[in-house]
Amino acid sequence: MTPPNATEKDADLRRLVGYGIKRANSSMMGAVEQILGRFGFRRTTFSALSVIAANPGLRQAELADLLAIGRPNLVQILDELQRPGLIERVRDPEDRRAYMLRATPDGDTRVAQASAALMAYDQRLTWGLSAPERATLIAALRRVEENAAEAWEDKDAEHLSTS
Amino acid sequence: MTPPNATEKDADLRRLVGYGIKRANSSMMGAVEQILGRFGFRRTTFSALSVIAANPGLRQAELADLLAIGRPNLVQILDELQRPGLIERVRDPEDRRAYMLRATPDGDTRVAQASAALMAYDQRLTWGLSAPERATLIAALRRVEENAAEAWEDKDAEHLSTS
DNA sequence: CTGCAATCGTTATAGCATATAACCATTTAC
DNA sequence: GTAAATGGTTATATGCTATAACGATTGCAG
Repeated sequence: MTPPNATEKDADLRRLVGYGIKRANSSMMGAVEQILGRFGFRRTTFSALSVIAANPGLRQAELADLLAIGRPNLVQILDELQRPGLIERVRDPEDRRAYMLRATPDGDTRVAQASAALMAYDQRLTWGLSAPERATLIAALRRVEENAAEAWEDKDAEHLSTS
Repeated sequence: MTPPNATEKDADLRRLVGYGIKRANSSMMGAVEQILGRFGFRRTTFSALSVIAANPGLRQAELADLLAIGRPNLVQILDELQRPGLIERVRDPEDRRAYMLRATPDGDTRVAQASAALMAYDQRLTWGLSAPERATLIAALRRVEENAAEAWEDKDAEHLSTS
């Protein structure tokens, strides 16, 4: 593990978990786009198809919630998957407002291939961490996300207070 | 710690450390903008001023490297700090190409206040983690960032190979 | 000493992800 | 029967990041 170095020029920022997350996130963007680009994906289209492939019949509103993105922003993402025939939007006969989303066989194949490539890269990101340490990292990130969501809902709390 | 749940609809994505990082990052954006906004900062201007305040005399190219952002993108960030008098750009007499960056007293005060508020929120992000666990998380994120940088430089490696 | 490469900072531009407002069609609840 | 809620969409804006090109200045090799 790489311990923080208090003499670094950005030591004040490095004490923030949030900054570590932002830097780790930024550092992988280029590579992730490159890997996914080989399969015709962007990060958002890959994530969407990954969830759709695992959950046939999912609705757009459900998918937006799962991915934590706005429903208006999902429209073009799904257009970009539907156009090359990777997903279908099928009207729910029981609720004509909604679509049931489905990956096509080609979509299933394509996302499985991209997933394998991305997982290999993801393993590379954690060289030097044991499997339990990797699992702990994933769980800790999940905790941060949950805490952020709770904090957002508790707007009256001091750290987000506007008073 | 929140362990992964294999029956979740996005379980395939949740196995990726990268996805956990992206979600944790996204989840705090709104709150961070709101907190920093109270002090007249955005995320990028806050980070820049934080590093400048700790390192008087820093050059723009050095700052860009430290923050891992492009030098062209730094120009407007520094403009936005210089305009309200939070920093100064002073020509290096020994190299008239370069500026030496300095926080003004107002800049030092403003960034210290914002730092305190952001640290409080950052502590909230890690409720449920002990201090050693928080330190381990920061170190693990650093490792991920370093691995990503190494992988980017080793483009011939399989996981980023274009062959 | 000269010429060229490198460095520093800048301008211009483009793309992606995200946020917000408003709208229409349909369903649900009272 | 009516109004509120839901599902999806269109339109628009903002911030962050990436890239190309440029001018001024410095450093290095011959």
